[in-house]
Amino acid sequence: MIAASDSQRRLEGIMQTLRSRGQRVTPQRVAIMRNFLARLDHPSAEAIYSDLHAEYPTMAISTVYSTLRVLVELGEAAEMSLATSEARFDPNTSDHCHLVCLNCRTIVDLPLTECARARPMTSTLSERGFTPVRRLHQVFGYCADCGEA
Amino acid sequence: MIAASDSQRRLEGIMQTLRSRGQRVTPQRVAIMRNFLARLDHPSAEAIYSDLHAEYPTMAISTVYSTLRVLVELGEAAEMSLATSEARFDPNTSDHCHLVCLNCRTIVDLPLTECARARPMTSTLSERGFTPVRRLHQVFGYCADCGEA
DNA sequence: CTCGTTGCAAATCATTTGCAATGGA
DNA sequence: TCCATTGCAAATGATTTGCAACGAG
Repeated sequence: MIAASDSQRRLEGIMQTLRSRGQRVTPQRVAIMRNFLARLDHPSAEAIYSDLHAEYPTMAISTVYSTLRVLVELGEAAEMSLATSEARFDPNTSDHCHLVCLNCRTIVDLPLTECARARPMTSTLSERGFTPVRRLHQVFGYCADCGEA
Repeated sequence: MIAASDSQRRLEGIMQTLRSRGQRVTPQRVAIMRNFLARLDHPSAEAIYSDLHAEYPTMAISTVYSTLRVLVELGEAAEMSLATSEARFDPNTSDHCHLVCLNCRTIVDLPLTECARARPMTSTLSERGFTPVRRLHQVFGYCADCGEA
């Protein structure tokens, strides 16, 4: 169980980090971060935007996007999206995982044995009544050619 | 090593499946499928489109998209994209994996131990000179509420 | 007072769609 | 012939950007 005070404490830490970086802590940012950190789901920018619309009728969705980007940069949010803006298609339909370069967008296949061992999971999934269709395991990072930046 | 004849054989199988379903095997589809199946990378629709532009100057990119969708439906291509069209953000930055419902788009967290055990992988990655930044492990399927359709 | 941030609208960009013309089966 | 598919252009939808006004430090 996650106490509300936890996300409150986390929020305060983030605010402090922002100030120490010369970035500003505005009422909009606080509202967005508070809403986001208290959530147990995986919201879209739009979801947060609608949540806050009653309280902040003039808030722009671009502000939500930019605040979320700040959180991702600080490591306080994980973005669930492709590293690439466009869909990529894989002719190899066997179970394997991908190394995705954040710089040049090259995608390299890795046999599952070299990447992670999948548990049967069937028990966990059926317990939850979840019917799996396909998996996607991606490791984002920088390839040999692109180094670290 | 993958021989060209392999993807040729695969192509012929797909063409046969299409015909048996009353779907048509057009020159555009053959060209797109041949190009796609022979690839060792993970192309975008645009990449295939530019490849074929010289040979088929009037081919529309919407045709590439629709043919790729056919291949995905046949299980001959894996689409690397979010199940959701919009980005989702996760306030939980610890290592875990996601059950993503293809119908209602609900995303559920699963502790790594229940989903797959990650190998250290450090060796494999360093061998390849890959610097990992973050991982994403998603299982797409249908949640208990949405059943199988 | 400064300069990072906001709100708004317009711009982008990938992907989809509507529809008449085309051409596989 | 018939109807699935194509090409084209317009529509859509998520996200980004330009910029003047604003306001946190």
